[in-house]
Amino acid sequence: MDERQALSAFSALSQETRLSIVRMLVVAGPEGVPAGTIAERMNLSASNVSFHLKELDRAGLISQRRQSRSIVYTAGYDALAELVTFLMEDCCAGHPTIRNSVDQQDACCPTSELIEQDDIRA
Amino acid sequence: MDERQALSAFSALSQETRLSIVRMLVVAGPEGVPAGTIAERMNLSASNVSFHLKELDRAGLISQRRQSRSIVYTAGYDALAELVTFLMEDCCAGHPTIRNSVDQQDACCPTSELIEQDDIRA
DNA sequence: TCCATATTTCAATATTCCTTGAATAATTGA
DNA sequence: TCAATTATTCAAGGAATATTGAAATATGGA
Repeated sequence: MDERQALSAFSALSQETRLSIVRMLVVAGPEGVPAGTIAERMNLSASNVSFHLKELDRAGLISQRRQSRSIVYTAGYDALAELVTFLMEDCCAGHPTIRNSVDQQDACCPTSELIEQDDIRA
Repeated sequence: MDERQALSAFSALSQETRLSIVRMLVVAGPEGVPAGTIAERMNLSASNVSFHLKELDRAGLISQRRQSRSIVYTAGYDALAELVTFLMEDCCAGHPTIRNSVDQQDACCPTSELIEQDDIRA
């Protein structure tokens, strides 16, 4: 994932409705959720949801399939994972040891890639 | 990090100039970069860069300190790491095994948290 | 103190994005 | 084929964001 794609993904996720939709789809799993159900659950108009779904699709964060009359949307786990990777790379760029001071969750950089003492001169 | 904070972070990162600034600061490390230097390197007006820096600061993605006449900005590694964690949680929510099919980089979910066979019915 | 430097703030404009409701398209069952 | 269901597209208006240049603020040195 390059900066351009990441920008597109961040833009898509930077809107309340869209972030909620993505989270709903992630929780729903590969089964997905039809557009109408999304609108219903979120109390939004069909056209508004459609607008945001298109935006998410453009960013490659979701995919869709027709199932009878409904169009069922699913989270794009691949794209989300790539975004995580992009962020991690950024987070670690040139300064792998920084991660250690970050938090207790090993959120940034796999431990195996850490360098013992990366002397950073301030 | 809750959805609200994540939204704020995504918004901040969803703008070309700001994403570039963050990446520049990450690469620069804890030493940071003065506002003027950022503007210079990116060929942008001082006021424009200032506007975007304020936005990034509001989202908690950078921090600043005065150093003589300059104001030096640094990447907020903590916040970036938290955003990674937020994304990972989303990515894995309720469907830990999905990660395996994602990519070769173990981007999503620590391996230790994987469940052997999480039967997902489509 | 006065001037130069470094940056921010402000106001105005331009641009982009979101929401709404009406119209259009696709699918299924009677 | 007709009507009902499900969704998308379109155009218009409103809201939020970005850019610009000028003015204001803070710092440090002569």
